[in-house]
Amino acid sequence: MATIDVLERNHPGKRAQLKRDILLSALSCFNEHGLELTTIEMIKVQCDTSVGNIYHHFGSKEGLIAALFFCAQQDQAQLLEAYLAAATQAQEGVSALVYSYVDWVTAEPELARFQFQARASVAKGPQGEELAARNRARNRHILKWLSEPGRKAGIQKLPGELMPSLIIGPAENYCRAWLSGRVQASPKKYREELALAAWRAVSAG
Amino acid sequence: MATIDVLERNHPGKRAQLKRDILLSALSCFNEHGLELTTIEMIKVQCDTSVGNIYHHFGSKEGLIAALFFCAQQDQAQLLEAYLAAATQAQEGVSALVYSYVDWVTAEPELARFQFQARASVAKGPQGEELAARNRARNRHILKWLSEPGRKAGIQKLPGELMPSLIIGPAENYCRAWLSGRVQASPKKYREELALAAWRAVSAG
Amino acid sequence: MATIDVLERNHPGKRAQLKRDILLSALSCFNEHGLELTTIEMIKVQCDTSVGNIYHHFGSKEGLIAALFFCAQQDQAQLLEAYLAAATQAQEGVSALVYSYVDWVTAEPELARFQFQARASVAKGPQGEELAARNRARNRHILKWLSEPGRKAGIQKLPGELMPSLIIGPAENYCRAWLSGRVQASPKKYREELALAAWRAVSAG
Amino acid sequence: MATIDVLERNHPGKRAQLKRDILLSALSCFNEHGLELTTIEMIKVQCDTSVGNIYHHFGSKEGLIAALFFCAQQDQAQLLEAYLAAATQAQEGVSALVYSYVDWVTAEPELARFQFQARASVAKGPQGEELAARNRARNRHILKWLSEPGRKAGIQKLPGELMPSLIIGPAENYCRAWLSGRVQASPKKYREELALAAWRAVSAG
DNA sequence: AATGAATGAGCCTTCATTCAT
DNA sequence: GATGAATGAAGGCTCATTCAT
Repeated sequence: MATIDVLERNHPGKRAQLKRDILLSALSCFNEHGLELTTIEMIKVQCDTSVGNIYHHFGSKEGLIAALFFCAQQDQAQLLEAYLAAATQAQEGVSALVYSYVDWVTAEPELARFQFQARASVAKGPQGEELAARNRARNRHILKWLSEPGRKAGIQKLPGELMPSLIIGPAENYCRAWLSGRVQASPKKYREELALAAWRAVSAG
Repeated sequence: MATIDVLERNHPGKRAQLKRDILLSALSCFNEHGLELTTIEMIKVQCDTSVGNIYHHFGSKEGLIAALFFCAQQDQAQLLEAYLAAATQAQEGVSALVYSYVDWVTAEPELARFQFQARASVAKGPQGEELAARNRARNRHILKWLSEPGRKAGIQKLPGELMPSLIIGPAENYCRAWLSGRVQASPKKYREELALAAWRAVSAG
Repeated sequence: MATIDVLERNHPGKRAQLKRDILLSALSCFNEHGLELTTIEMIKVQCDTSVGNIYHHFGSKEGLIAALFFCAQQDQAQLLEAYLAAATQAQEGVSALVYSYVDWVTAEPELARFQFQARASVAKGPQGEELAARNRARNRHILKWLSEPGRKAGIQKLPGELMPSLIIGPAENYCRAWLSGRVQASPKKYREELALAAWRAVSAG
Repeated sequence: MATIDVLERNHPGKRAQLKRDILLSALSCFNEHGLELTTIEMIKVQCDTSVGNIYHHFGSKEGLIAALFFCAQQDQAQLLEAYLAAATQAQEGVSALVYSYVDWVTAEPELARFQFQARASVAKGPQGEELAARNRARNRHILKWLSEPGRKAGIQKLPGELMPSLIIGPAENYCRAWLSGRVQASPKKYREELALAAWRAVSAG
């Protein structure tokens, strides 16, 4: 899994391997049983370590959730950067946002599912401010990209706080429905429709 | 609060009044502390009744959550019906969907906040199938309205499972952001932008 | 046991009976194993109730310790009052202090043993300030009694903070030694010697 | 700190230096948080060594407590010997006991505080018998000194087990109060009053 | 000798639920 | 119907101790 490998790249070796194992086990447990119903015991059994060791590495259940959450955020952000780097015109940028979102969710459905359920928990916890700061920074970054000369003209003058909802709203809504089984078809099937809808919502035309 | 008064209309009298009190207390507790961290004890204290009494009326904590959730669903559905009844053309229907959504969330922010956090819980619980059925029925109802002769033509041929996301996605995304404090301006301020974006996303034009 | 019956006198009935049972079990466990090594489980087994019930009545292990501690304080204070009420002259007052101390420790050795080991814990806990206030009040009360006209003359001019140590020090030291098995003879055997030593230490003669 | 330097005198060099560091860190942690709440981890952080190293030198937490305790005992005993060596008459001996006690507590308040809280722990542990034996030997030694010809006559015929309480009781009681903040003035301020009280308590006059 | 990751038994506490009154 | 004391299973977390390196 590309996402959690990030960890390994930064801190290779046995220790990172263990942390990776714990994170993967936690991910599967959290998605299977939910955040609250998952016990440290379950995670311990799944990755064959000790309770104490999990606490040694993550401090608390909350800390484990936060670590996994930021791991997902980072991975998702990397994909966006890659897509955005290949885009030039405004519409390509909007597509990059939608495509990277859809592609990441379909590539990492487990992480995506986890992200949806963990956001509220992390936001309320001690890392809440860090999360909020990262969100603001990401939004600023995107809005700046879209308002570069040569792109700005193609886009409606819309409030900055509204823009992300117009672009990513439909994709997110569909992805949520897909991850919870309310719809069948993969979001990937509707990549273009979702990107087009986003473009129509914000384009100056 | 118009929403929970629904209950009272159906079962007037002291008993309904008590149920209403319990539901209101539960709502405020669930939103303040989250579903899992809210204890029956907290709710009891807030509405000044007894633990046993809450169980007498709702059977279990899960039952209380479900009752509150369906209460919100019903209220939201009523507003949609009212708006849809006043619409004729396709674009008016799309606006009715967006407006009723935005207006309900801003009129009942507490219920809306609760609905977001409780959906997963109810979906996994014993009422999960009922919830799924209601969702399917609602979507069918909306799609049918939009595909009546004289409306169908104005709308792109799009998969039924994708349509709701295109229409409500941006509004929902913005409302979530508003309820969790990530944006400042009330969704009501952007009603028209959100409705227009929805219309552009699905209109045949 | 006279001490804990105080509770029963104030709140008669089943509930008080239960609290009494829990306190008695706790006392025996704390003395047998020490404060930290005693588990709520042990206490539960000994008084045949449930873990939850102990928490229902005392809130926490710390709360149980504090309740027991103040129970002992109160009982000890009552005996002192009774003895002091029967004294007239200064020397009789000093004897009342020493005798009531010795008699209480020998009548309630378990409570006394507990008191010695729990004082530090209570002093550091949330009830610490209350304990300090009670101690100050008690000392003030005793010093006032001893400085009434007709008594003051028989006693050396000594700092108020030193007086209690001179009077009760030897008795306390011997009682500690007795409770921990370092000496064999009951403090009661040396009542008079201890009272006389106290009197010599403070008397003007 | 004179006390712990004893160790260094016996085993000079790096190793002793490390043991000394660990003991000092342990002392400060035990006094700040209490015996049970102090973790090996805390001590490790304070003296900047490793968990394993502490175990290498002291075997167990209990062993560390005992080592520190006996360290304090030994230091206190040395001061007593020095004071006693300078005394000739009975009253001088009693004063030596009180002065050496008061002077040691005020010179090493941290060690004294620790001694009070650790005594019960050591007495119950594997070194309990050794502690009891040392206590008995010390008492025998003191009583023997006081009953040498030329001294015996000045002192009341009192039970051997009562004597130490009469002499040291007031001083100990005041020192405890001082160490726990219940009184303000240093015990040193009342050295003479305490010594005089002790002498009056036991003198034949 | 020194290190610190790993272990796992065990504890305090919580809280949904029951039921006698 | 209403009450709230009582239950007890279960979970998060701690921490003394070990041991491979």
